[in-house]
Amino acid sequence: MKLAEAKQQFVASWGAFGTHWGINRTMAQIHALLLVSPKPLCAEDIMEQLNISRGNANMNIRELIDWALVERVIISGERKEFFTAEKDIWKVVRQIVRERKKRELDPMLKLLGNLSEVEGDKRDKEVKTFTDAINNIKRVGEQADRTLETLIKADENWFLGSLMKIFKTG
Amino acid sequence: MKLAEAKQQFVASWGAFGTHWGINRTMAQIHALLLVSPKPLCAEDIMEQLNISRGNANMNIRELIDWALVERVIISGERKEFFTAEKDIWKVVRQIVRERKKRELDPMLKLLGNLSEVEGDKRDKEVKTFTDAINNIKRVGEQADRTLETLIKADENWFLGSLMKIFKTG
DNA sequence: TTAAATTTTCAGAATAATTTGAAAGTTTGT
DNA sequence: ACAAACTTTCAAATTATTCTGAAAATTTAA
Repeated sequence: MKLAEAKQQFVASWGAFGTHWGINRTMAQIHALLLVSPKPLCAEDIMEQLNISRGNANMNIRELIDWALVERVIISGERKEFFTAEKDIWKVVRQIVRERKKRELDPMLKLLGNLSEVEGDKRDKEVKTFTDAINNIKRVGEQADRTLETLIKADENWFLGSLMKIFKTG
Repeated sequence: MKLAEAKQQFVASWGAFGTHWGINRTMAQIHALLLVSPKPLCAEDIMEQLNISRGNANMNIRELIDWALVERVIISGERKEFFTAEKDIWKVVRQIVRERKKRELDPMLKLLGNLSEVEGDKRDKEVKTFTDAINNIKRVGEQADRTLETLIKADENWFLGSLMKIFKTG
């Protein structure tokens, strides 16, 4: 397979992959494009390669910067901004986990905390089923929270090395 | 907080939560509703409680059954179908992980395998950056694959107990 | 076999998400 | 201060997704 074709397929697939995870297609495609670009790209480059408008490019680049997956690069002698993506995928994964945990898991756990305090007789089956369900979810959610917290702090060698062995023999 | 209010808030939040994960709102809400219902519900119950049409209810219930998160229940003396959700959240998590791994991670790893065989001179910076990116993603993806595979097979006690200690001292 | 009960389907309607493009805003060099 | 280069914004257009509701299909009881 030729490089150009492979790149194109990667960008398209990464975009499709993103949509399954609540990330919009273009944002994922821009990220993919930057991941496989040796040099930083400017807005025009991205607009051209993905066939998108200036506004769209701008908004999604902004969003990627907000997620700390992309950063601005100053190139001396150039007036416009260039962008580059973090190439260490392990860092990327940790960054995404960190952000999504903060934006989604943490608020959910907070809510579950409130909901577990529902009033009513525990011998009432309706009440019991509800509090049981909430407490169950809370318990698993809190464990996920701790696990992800550790994952965020872990370095890749530890993850790829020790964890694998532990899982195998655990 | 009263039970009815708490239920409503849970169903709504679970629905919103789902949308961040590529799951449609109604599907997540039906799941939430069944999670906190002591008795199986029929299509009518679900339509009523969520204010949705018969077609919508039917399609999303089907989808939940397809994901093996909900199952049909026969109630003797009743002609219509009833539905119930798996209440053990750990099982639910494993089931979702299993399905998403099969539907998303496995195909992605297959694609990365193909893409890593791109032709061209490795001293060409364009080629090198591409293959490096692909191989990096593949490596992390394969580790995630093994980890999730183990998680799918693990039982909850192991997850809540051993893993936590391992993570803490790892 | 018949018909009532129930489920399924799917074209069209409604809603939501994304994208465009041009105008407004900002920055930079002179 | 000026204007060219560049970035940002956002109303309107487009596209994608979800939902409805009524008709068709299926199942069940007698």
